[in-house]
Amino acid sequence: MAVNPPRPKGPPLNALRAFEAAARLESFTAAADELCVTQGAVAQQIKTLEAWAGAALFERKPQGVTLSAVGRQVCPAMVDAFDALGRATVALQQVASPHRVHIAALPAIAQLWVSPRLPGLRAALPGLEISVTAMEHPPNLAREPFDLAIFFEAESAQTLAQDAIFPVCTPDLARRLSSPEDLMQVPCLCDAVWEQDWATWLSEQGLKLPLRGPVYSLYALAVEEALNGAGVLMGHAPLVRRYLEQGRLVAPFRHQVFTGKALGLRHRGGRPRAELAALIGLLSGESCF
Amino acid sequence: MAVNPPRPKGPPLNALRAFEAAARLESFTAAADELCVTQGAVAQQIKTLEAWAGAALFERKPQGVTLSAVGRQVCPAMVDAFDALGRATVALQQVASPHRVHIAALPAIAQLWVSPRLPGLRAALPGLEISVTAMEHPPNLAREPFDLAIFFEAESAQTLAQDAIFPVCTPDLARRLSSPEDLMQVPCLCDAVWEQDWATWLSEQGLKLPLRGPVYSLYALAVEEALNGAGVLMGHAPLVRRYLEQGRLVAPFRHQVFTGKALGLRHRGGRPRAELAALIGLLSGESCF
DNA sequence: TTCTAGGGCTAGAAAATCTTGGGGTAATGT
DNA sequence: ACATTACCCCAAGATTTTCTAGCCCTAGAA
Repeated sequence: MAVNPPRPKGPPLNALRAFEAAARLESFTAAADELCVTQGAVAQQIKTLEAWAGAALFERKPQGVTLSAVGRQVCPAMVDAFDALGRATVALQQVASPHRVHIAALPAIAQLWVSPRLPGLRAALPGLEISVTAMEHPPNLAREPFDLAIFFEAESAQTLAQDAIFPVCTPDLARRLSSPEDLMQVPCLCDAVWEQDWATWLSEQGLKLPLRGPVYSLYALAVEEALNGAGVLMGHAPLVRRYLEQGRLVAPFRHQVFTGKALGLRHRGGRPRAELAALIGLLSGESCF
Repeated sequence: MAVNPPRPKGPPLNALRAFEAAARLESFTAAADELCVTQGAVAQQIKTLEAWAGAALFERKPQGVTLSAVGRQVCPAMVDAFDALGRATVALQQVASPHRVHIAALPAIAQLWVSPRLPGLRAALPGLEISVTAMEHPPNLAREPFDLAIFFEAESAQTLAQDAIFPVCTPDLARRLSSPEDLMQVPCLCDAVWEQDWATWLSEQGLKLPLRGPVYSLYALAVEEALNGAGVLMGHAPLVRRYLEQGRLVAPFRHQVFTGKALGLRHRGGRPRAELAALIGLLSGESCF
């Protein structure tokens, strides 16, 4: 007796992962987004899994997908399993590289808030390797390999600074602005994602003006242009504070609008290891900046 | 702002699986065996993972591998995660194909014990699809997609029959055998895996004879040959019982040796679903056979 | 109506994964 | 001492899996 491999294999792991994401989000497109692949890829993986299981896991409808009865039943177990896998992976990374910290932040925050602090942090915590990744949406720290997340959030574990918006520009340009209506005479810079900021700020004072100006895909670019005197930028307090202090930018109008969000810092639950705790301390206590 | 994919990805899932197996078994070869791939494949996967993590997970020594400190720390979490994944997968299969039962058994058992019962089972449980897979080692039911495992085991959840060994042959051939010494005059068939059976049986009566005869890689083949009168086979009671009852084989000697093992049936913990329970009932209660 | 969002499908491209074949080292057996 | 055996490493090439790119389709929204 010695028979070998025709052991029925389990389903491909990647198909399970695709299913987990799609089931949790109830959407192939969203899952594809999360997994950083195309929708087609997810659809195929799930088809593979359905073939393996011999039953449909989703009901396809023109406006999206719904979990089938079968899919709904196994979804929780899959989510749990991938949670566990995520925890294990995170643990692996922490144990393997204890002196490495990976920060996730909104691109604007990464460039305008985190970046200027890095030299100080490195000096204060030698031997700690700090990586920064910019991304639009906060990562799931329990699953993804980031130690710290800094985003604008309505509520967050740890608040670094309240967000408030108000126009800013170079002192030169400011002289030409005495009332909000004057904004129509100058370019009003804005960020592609934060285009509403202008409308928000204006409507807070009962105004509605047709402003115009270039749009940037990176807020930091817009800030750069504002520093160049290219126009008036809608500033986010925590991100332009340093330029205001330096006097390179000024706020031509007193009115500022609180967005209800705050620059928030989140880290994984549990007591952070020593170096990470120190880093968090430095970031939140502004003491040294 | 709109930055995309350079999101640091997690490690490849397959690498994690390879690590889990290798860490649990503390051997690349054993892991490769479990995963049905070559040792080299496992080594590569683990190297990939080590590169991702930035630390060695195993210490390579000429006689094998040992978990490194890092590896040892994350091993339990990985095992847990893959346990969870296994549970989820099993659940998926059960929910998706509730009327399908998959039996794992030793090849000899599959052919000589399970197979003859299948027609009866199918008749008793119409609508239930029964698959059988032969394998050398009992599967981990918590992880692999089998519902029932039937093997010879020292202790098992449910005992179907005690194992005992004794020579068997055709009635014709039996006439030429009056004492064990006569075995030297005839071919003594045996199975490649159970080669010791002869020695075991002989030594139980204080004998040690130089027997010879062909070796088969499948016990069922050896049985077939015994039925053809090609020689004397060391019979395992549960596997040859039906031929003894039919009179096609006889036991030329009275002496039989209990191996201490038993034909054991195992299923997943928890209450089996109705059809599976019925199947177990039919298999264990010999009533209908 | 036209647009947009969400999906399906397929072929070809890209990437991950596996096998093969050739080397080592230590423990074991002869 | 000298094979043998059991493990593991590495590199090259073959395979399989997975992904992307187009193109098509449907139902709601503009």
